[in-house]
Amino acid sequence: MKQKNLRPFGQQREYTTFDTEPMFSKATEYAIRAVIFIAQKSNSETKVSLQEIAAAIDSPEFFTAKILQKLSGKNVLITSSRGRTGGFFMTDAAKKRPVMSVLEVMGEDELFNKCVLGLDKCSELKPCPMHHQYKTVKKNLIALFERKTIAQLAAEVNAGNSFISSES
Amino acid sequence: MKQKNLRPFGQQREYTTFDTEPMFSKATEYAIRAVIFIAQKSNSETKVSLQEIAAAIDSPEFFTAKILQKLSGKNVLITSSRGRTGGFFMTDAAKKRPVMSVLEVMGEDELFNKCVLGLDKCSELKPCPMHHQYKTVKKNLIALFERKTIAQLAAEVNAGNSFISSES
DNA sequence: TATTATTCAGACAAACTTGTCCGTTTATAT
DNA sequence: ATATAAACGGACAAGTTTGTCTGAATAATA
Repeated sequence: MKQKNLRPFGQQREYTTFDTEPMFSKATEYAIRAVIFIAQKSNSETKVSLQEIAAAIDSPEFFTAKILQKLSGKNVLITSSRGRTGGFFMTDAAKKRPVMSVLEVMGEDELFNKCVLGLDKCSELKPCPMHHQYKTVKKNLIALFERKTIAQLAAEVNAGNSFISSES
Repeated sequence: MKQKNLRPFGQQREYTTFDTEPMFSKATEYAIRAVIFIAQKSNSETKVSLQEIAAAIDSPEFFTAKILQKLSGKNVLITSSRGRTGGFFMTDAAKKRPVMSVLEVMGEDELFNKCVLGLDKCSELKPCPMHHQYKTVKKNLIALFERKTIAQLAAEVNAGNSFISSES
């Protein structure tokens, strides 16, 4: 039962809007939320389906499918199986991986290497004027995503202390 | 002397690339660099032209023009004057404003209010599993951009301690 | 064996960002 | 006055991200 265009695209905005960006791309946001849900609900025997995942994290189903394909790429984060009782699951080892490993698969860990002013040549020797101060904040960000494991986040959600859906 | 397509567009990439995002949009990166340069080189009597700015910060000229229009919108950050000896300049008061004011004009200050996992309803009462830890990092980011003034960054560049161009 | 339920793979479409161009307006300089 | 040199404003083009759809492959079940 595939959903049929339930969410029409919004109105186009003016040219000069330059709208705000979140920290990560939508794809990465969905990826993290999906991985948390899969960690929560699956193990080597119990799988979860694309539809369950998309419903649980309130994400567009087909787009989420693409992301899950990417995440299951090297079978290091999530594992997929096809066919009638197919679905996605995570091993205990995978659940213990840091959130950073999701960012890496999504190719978004480079965020932490880039110059905040967009200079290709920005470095310790030839820094942009924000470089040194920004470095500290960047280290905190990296530490945060390196330290937190997927299992830890899943446990919080399991305990009812936090949430991974936009739904009320 | 308008530059003619010196920088052809790159090759198209595969669909599933999900490329990495920097902290800010290109527009905002150029905006910050432009404002630093204008602070450096201008005052109420001495103006700088679009061409000088784009050359100095190594940014696409016409795109930069759009950004400067936006920045001069309320005449609170940069001021523009038309005609033969026209150009852009900043007052001393404007130079003392924090970098955050540039982000505000570019509409990118919302970055600091958004949930890192993209949840609309994420809040203290109903947090996402990264919420509390991420809050601390966010505060550091906000503090950084609130504390640093445009004049401070311009002074660093003036002193030759840092740079705002990608050119070697 | 046929049906069913799942992921997979690719094409496509919509929206947004980035970048380019051109004609107009404005003010100075000749 | 006229030419010149600058910003302004709108249209347009290229590229990326987000989202949708359809058919194929796969594996279990009836």
